[in-house]
Parts: sequence; structure tokens; C-alpha cells
Amino acid sequence: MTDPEPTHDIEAVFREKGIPFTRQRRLIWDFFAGADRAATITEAADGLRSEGVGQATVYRTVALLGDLGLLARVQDRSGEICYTAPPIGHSHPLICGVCRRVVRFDGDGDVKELEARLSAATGFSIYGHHLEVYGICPDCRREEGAQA
Amino acid sequence: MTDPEPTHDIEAVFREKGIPFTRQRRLIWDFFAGADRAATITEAADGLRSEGVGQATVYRTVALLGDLGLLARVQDRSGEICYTAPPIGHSHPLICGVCRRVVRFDGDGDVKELEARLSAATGFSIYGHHLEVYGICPDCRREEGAQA
DNA sequence: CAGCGGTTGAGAACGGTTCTCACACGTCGT
DNA sequence: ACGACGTGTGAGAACCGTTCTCAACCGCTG
Repeated sequence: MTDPEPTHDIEAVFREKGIPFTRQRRLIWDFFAGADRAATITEAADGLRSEGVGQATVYRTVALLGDLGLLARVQDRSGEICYTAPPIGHSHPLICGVCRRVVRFDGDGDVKELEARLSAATGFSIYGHHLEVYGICPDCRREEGAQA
Repeated sequence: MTDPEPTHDIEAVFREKGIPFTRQRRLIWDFFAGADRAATITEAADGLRSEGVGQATVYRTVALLGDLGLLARVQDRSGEICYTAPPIGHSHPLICGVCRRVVRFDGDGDVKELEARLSAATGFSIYGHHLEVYGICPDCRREEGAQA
């Protein structure tokens, strides 16, 4: 069941839910999914303006994709809110705080166990978690070292 | 070194850094530290207006406390941004998505190991992580069950 | 007690996000 | 094929949370 190229299934996800997958939505999705690093809404809007995509649509679509679990919100070292397209399924981002490059990893094994413990200890019914790891990627570290 | 009542050390934290601990800052700190659930900036500003604390000061102080690591940003199930005062030291919040009650736990054992693996695998130098667990507390679950 | 740096409050300014509304598009029924 | 309808879209206005400005204030220090 683990799809090697889940990105292409987006259209199927929309179809299943009966949500139209329009030209604009495809463009916005491609923008985030095609980037190897997290991007802000403003960047997406700027980048897609020439394609005739309005910023209201970018906001709406990012919210929609977020609801569908297709876009994760992260932030860079300066605190700026960015979005990054995860592959379908559950994974966590390792983000370079400088260039916002995102590497995804599966840390659920570690977290699931923790959640079970927490649930038992507190009586909470746990419905989710949010795990991001921040670091500086090798490239940026080299640059920071150089200019320091 | 583990302080049983670290909350009272806030003043010391400020003093050490040479930052004045003013009346307003104390009120704002008490507001968050005294609550057993996460609160929004607006709530704090509303609650402290009668004490003569301006909203600009609330914003400034929340940012300051955040920088000092004394306030953590979380969000409830509706996505609203809230702040919660962690005890000094590293811990993670388990948040009730409905009433925003916060239970803190130490999940670092689980994460540290993961970070080491990630660092080795990717070459990133890891400087931090963000882990929150979301659930519904027993009280809210009872209520949701009742009205459903 | 005067001087001085840092903090504060009120209100203005700013900017990101959402809303409004007319129009375009695609779908479905006829 | 055609027309009505529901939905999505773009431009711009409106909104609202956040930040900035600036004069007044406070608590130090000498």
C-alpha cells in the first residue's frame, strides 16, 4: 500500500472527495510539491500571479490542502510561516532554518509509543501530534561558517 | 538542579540577564503561568486591561518571554494561536484541543535518539525540535459524547 | 535631586488574511 | 446542443491582529 510516487495521487484524493481539481489548484499544488523547500503563501501568490492565479485563491487553496492533510505548516528560523507538501501518509519534516529545505522522515515509531504512555497517564484521547525538527543543512552550515 | 517550583525563578531569570522585571511583566507572566490552560494574547490583553496594561505591552512581553523560552506557542483544534508557560527547562505540551488545558511532559528521551539518527543520516546540525501532542481531555470528551 | 536609559500606553499605521460580489467555468438535465 | 445551476475564481475592499510612533513615565545612578 505504500505508494512510491504518492504526489501524483492528489487528483485522486480530490476526486474521491468530490472536490474539483481545477487548473489553479493544480498550479498551487505543483508550486509546493515541486519545491524541495518550504514556501510562504506570499511566495506562492507572487510566483503564480503571472499564471493568472489570484491571491485569494492561493489562500483558499492552501487552507483546503491543509485540511486534506496535503500541506504542512512549518516555520523557518526567523519565525516565518511556510508550507511544505508532504507525501501522502504520515511523516515529519526536518527543516533547515536558514534555507527552509525540507527533508521528510518517519518518526512515528518513536512518537506512537510516547502517545500510548501519555494517554494512559492522563486519560486524554490523543488525536494527533506535531513534530518538527530544526537544523541547519550542510550547505548552509558551510556558508555560515565561511562568513563568520 | 531540578527546581520543584521553577515558576518563582522568573524574576531571577530576568535579573541574571539584566532585564527589568516590571509590574506589567509580572502581571502578564502571572496571567499565563497562573492559568492551567493556554491563553491567547487577546485574552491576556483583555484580562489585564483593567490592571492598566496596554496591549502593545502584552505583545512586547509575550515576545520577550518567548525569546527567553518561558512561553511556548501552541494552537487549539480551531487553529487559534495560544501561549502557555512551561516550567523552566525543556518539556512538551499535551494540549486539549477543545478547552486548551495543557499537561506538560518530558519527551526528550524519545526525541534525542531520533535527532541523533537524523543528524547522522542527513548531515544537518540539529538545533531544536518542536513536539506537541493533541488530544481531548477526559472532561471535554465526556461533554462531546453527551451532546453528540 | 537632576539626568538618563529603558519601559509603557494610546493611537495610528501597517500588512497579512478574509470577505464580497460579479463573472467565468463545468456539469447536468432537458 | 442549449440553458440553468452550482461552484470556483479574481479584484478589490474590508477586517483585524500586530507593530510602530512618540510623548510621558519609572526606576535607577551619580
